[in-house]
Amino acid sequence: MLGQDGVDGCCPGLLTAPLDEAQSIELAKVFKALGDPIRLRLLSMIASRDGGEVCVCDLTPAFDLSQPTISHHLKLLRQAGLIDCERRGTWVYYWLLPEMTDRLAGILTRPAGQPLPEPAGTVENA
Amino acid sequence: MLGQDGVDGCCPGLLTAPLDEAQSIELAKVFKALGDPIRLRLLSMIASRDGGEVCVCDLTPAFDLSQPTISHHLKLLRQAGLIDCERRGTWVYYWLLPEMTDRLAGILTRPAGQPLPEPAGTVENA
DNA sequence: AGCTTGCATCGAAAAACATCGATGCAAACC
DNA sequence: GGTTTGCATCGATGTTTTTCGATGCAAGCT
Repeated sequence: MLGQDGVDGCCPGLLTAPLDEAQSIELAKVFKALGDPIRLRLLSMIASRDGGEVCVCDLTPAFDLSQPTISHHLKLLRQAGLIDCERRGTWVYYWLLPEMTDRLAGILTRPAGQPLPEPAGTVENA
Repeated sequence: MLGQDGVDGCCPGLLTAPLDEAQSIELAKVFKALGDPIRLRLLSMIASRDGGEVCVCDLTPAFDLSQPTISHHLKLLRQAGLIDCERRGTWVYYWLLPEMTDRLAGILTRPAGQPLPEPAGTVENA
């Protein structure tokens, strides 16, 4: 799933060349996982935690949603490669996989000196 | 919509502090717009274009979808603040709004020397 | 062994989304 | 004026997503 070498050469970038179909499908899965307020809050709670880990028992009561729903959202984040988890005794702990967020940040970053074309008003032939 | 000052101080980052509800709702709209393969390809075609603009007439035939469907996806990208457009004579041109992608890249970027906790195996009390 | 707690999984119902053909509207052209 | 072309908007339809209560399963406790 969007492996280290899934995109040839690593990260040509969303903004520099047209994405092919396969790349767009893989990338869309990750962005779709981020496209929900609950999952964004879950991710930020997990990522910003000192120690790098959060127990599900600390996440669930922070929302006005049922426990199965939170579990479902965590599953989607994990399937997107954004987080991972481990059972430790009775509890389950989640942590961020920074490789994925780093990759997304790179994909969204323009390669520095981009021409920055005039936004509009440059009418060529009208 | 996720205005320059919508997030206090500009970009505390998804990864450094828990997102509040309002922030997560605004951010999720943008990521949701990116969470579709067609829209990702549209955005990359628009963003990577020399001259910074693309005519819809160049976008539509690149997909196996009807013209209204492409128009719909372009509308969602525009509502997310990722692109803008202008009619010029008979044709409509779209271009990237790099402010939004820059913002997303910033939100997904870790503030350099993050501790990088031990991923797992550190069992405190088991 | 039984009981309890923490979390995942399983349907099911409601809401949101993607897609299409039909239509509308603006601009150029005859 | 009428016609054509390019694109947006309007319903309608099928699919996906979100959410829940019910259930299952693993681990600790008595």
